Amino acid sequence: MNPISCNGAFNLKYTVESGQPLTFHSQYSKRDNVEHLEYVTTKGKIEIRLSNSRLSYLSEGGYTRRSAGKEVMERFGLRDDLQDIYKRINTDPFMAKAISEFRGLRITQNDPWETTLCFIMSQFNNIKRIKGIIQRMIGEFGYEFDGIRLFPAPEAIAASDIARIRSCGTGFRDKYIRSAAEQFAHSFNPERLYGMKYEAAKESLMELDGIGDKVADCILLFGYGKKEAFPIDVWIKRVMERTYFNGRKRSVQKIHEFADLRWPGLQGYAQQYLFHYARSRGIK
DNA sequence: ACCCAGGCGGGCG
DNA sequence: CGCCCGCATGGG
Repeated sequence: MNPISCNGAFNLKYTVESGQPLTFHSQYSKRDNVEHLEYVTTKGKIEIRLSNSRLSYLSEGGYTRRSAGKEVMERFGLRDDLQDIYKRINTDPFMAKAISEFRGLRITQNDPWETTLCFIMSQFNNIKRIKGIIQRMIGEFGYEFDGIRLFPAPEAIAASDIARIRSCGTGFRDKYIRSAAEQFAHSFNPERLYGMKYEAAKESLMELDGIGDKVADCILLFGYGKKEAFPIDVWIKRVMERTYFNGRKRSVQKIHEFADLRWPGLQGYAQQYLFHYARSRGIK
């Protein structure tokens, strides 16, 4: 195993069980105080080990030791300075509790296409079921390489008929998935969004069929590392109204405006801590 | 048997 | 613009 270091606290369990894209195609286990994770990407397979705060990795498939190290650093946001982030988002007692409860939770940075597929799947769905669908899509459309079934490329799904996509259990999302796959394979250039500002990149994503305000923010946050993105789902809407608006209903637009003012540049980190805190407490 | 889950698009007033 | 509705599927 190759050692790797990170900038401050890192809690693998919170990060992996948090419903970020990694959740949908990785396997986490812990025994004898050793944590273990493996996942497939569009290039190969990565294994992570965490023991006594020592992090290490192994890779198979199309990775070199060096490129796998880069994959792990970037995937788990290990360059993010969590101490500084906590200082900047810790604006009130509620956030303070959320941070103290989930210290070490990091925002992962995933492949844009992989993130798009996972979050189109998330609409009107639940995390457990999303995971099953993604596993089946890897089985059905994943490319076999070195004995590893890799995460499906958009081309493989773009070339499929709708019924085969639906056979993975996607339900009504089948048409959105194929449409997005076609665009990623042909017309839509995902690389272009890295260099774009948050607002423009969001507009561009929302032109795709099946991608609205929330899914676009998820793709920008988890796929492009744009930390200004603040995905507003039912949990965030409820906890924000309850915590910052005296329990009164607010439009998604108003909530965005509030988050932008309160946690400028780090809305996404604030969102993750609020989200997991709200869910763990069952705040409704 | 029910109920609901990390939304979205389309139709309506 | 804001609201309301239907939508596939399967686990609790």
